[in-house]
Amino acid sequence: MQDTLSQTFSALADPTRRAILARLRTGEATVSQLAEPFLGRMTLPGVTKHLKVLERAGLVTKGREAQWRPCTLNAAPLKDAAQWMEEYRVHMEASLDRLGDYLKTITISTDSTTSTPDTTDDDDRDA
Amino acid sequence: MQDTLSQTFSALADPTRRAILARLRTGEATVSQLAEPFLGRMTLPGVTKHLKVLERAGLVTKGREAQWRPCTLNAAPLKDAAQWMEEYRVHMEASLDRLGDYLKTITISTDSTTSTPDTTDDDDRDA
DNA sequence: CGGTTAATTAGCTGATTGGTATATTATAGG
DNA sequence: CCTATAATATACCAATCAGCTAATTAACCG
Repeated sequence: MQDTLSQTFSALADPTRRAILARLRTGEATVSQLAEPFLGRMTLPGVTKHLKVLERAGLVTKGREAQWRPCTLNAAPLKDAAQWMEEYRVHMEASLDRLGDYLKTITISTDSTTSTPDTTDDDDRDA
Repeated sequence: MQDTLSQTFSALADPTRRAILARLRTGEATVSQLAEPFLGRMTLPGVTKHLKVLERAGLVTKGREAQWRPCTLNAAPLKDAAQWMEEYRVHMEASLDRLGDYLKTITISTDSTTSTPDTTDDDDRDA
């Protein structure tokens, strides 16, 4: 069994699963309802499997109502993932700056030291 | 070949790879330097493989300096991932609010540090 | 009861992943 | 040239993943 963060990222690493989550953002839905947009590409058991991955990751909760299983979104695990990413926010912007610098000037050579302090957005991490 | 976002999330879904990225946040490093903390658990080719995953995801760029391959972090792909998550921010907080409600029902005292949740009333979120 | 609908389980496949050991390439330098 | 170092390539293995079909469970309803 992997760590929680890996499980979360792993669950997100599939377009079908992300689409399911997006659908659940608009509200509860049964398995069949969730599967409907994919039934041209994939069978119902396939969707069930994806749902199980999401369930194991804690991103989806399956209820029980007669023969239906109303699924609801639980975004709590995303909080940890977002927090992990937050640490890289400054680097995201730095990467874009570096690309911009490359496109603008190729004159300056070998500045191996960290050389982009000016565009660092003062964005703190919220706990 | 998967879409970019899946590739990014997939690359992040491994603690070794995340540790490599964390190490690269502190600056450039060669493959051996990156591998050093893991050599008790895994061999050098193993680390090379992880690096290749990160490289394919565009998160790491390998340079060339004599027989060394200085690796640098490129957080740009994280931007898309963060943007995707941003859509769920309100849902994350909704989840936490639900948790907050739970905490409010059991912590009335002002000194919050000593009031641990009652273990008999365990928070079994789902089975 | 029997039939229908909702969903899961089981069993099978092929592809991918994560790891290994070993061999190979490439470069530095005595 | 020879050797040591850095890193990758190759080949192999076990485990997991994503998908299918077919069978099964579970609940409702006529």
